[in-house]
Amino acid sequence: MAQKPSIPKGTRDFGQVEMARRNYIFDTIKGVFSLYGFQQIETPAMENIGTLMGKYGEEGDKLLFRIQNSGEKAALAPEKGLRYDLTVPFARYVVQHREELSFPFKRFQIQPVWRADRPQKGRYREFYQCDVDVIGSDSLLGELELIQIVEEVYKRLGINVCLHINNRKILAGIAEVIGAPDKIVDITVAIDKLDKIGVEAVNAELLERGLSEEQVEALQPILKQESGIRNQDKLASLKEFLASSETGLKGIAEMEEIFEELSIVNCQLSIELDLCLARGLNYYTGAIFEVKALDAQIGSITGGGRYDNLTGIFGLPGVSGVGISFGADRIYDVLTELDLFPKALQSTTQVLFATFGKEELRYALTWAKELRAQGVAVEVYPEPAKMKKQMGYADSKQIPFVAIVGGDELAQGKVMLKNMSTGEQQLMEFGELVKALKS
RNA sequence: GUGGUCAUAGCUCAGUUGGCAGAGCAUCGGAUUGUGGUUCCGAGUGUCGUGGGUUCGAGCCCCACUCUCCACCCCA
Repeated sequence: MAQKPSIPKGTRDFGQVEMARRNYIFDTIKGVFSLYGFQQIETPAMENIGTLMGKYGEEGDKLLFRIQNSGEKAALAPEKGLRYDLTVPFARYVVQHREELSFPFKRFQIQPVWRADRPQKGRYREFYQCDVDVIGSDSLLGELELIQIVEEVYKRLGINVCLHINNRKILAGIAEVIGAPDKIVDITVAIDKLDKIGVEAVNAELLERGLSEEQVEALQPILKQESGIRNQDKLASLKEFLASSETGLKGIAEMEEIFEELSIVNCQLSIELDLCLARGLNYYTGAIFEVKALDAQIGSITGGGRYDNLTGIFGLPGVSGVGISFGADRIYDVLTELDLFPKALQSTTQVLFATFGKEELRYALTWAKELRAQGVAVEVYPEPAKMKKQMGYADSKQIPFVAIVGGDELAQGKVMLKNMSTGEQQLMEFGELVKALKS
């Protein structure tokens, strides 16, 4: 072998086993989305660079993959870039197709996105997002449905999770109350790291980001709120804290309504009002959520929130939406770590025809065609190789049955069906074969 | 973008102070010309990540680049 080929940094090949498992995740998620009337769309891998730039903050712009122009324009600045997430292209889609859509518009989208990040475990330069959004309605039922979807998806996948929920209006209220409304971004970025770096470090970072000693001190009740407290009690004490902030009280009212709706539908999901949850993206304006796997240490596996004006940047103001994104790659890692993938995801082939000669091979072809017409997945070993080899192939692909065709079978118009797990075999004609394979 | 780390057969990895490139697993062939998963026998494979340097001699030492993984930044 000469020079070995390779793939770009932070990208991956997916083999047969991996794809079977990935499709299991995608199919599970899609199945739940459909139950709520969400329909699938796709958008191009590349967008015009102007669509992407400035939407993800300074950091985001740096992580955008830009596509070099080709031909005569090669020396000019890039005019296209690879999509960085699915939400911004979705906003573009909604604005562009607004006349064709009926609102509220419920869509889901499962596609790869690209970030020029430095890869490490669980972080890639190409990875998949499964986004589900409802846009064009202020109703908090949107939040409710998404939470129900989270509940159902993880129930089906068998992963124990906790949904952390917060509200940007509450965060804004807190910033207002401590007299630093312009510092909301700095506050959220710092606060978000609480369970990672601890109270002391967060306080230090807050000071570094320009808050005064008094302001940091005023934040302490929020930072030190214990996780054992009931969500309702947290809201009650917050109400006092935020009494002077109209925005903050509105956030609380929203949360109260969401919790009320959740109890109406008897939601069993473990949900925690987490005032330290901030999430990076700045377009969120209302509820924000993040889902963490309880039995695996991998960070968040799903996240999202309400955004009131995402389409505004594309010239369509006043359209509110709410959405979440399932991190398929991380869900994959969690299922692997906890050994939760169903065992029988592999082999789709039910039966392999193994033959001894050209005539038998042709005979097998006609049987295979008939079987496929009956809905049975069939393979015919492409040459009359040694039986050992043909059996070995079936074995390595875990094909449960092998239909052996030799001179005797040919003469009798039958096949010898071998059960690969018990080793038993039996001579049978077509009708019996169909019956045996479909049972 | 900053700091560190890794790379040897298809895979997982040994390789001593610089002196002929190794093992297990997998693969292929045979034992067995109509029977796999177990057993036995046999076989093959390497630009030692890439390019340069030091040396009589480099998998090993030096420099650069690429890739892996990790901690920041940020994020799914």
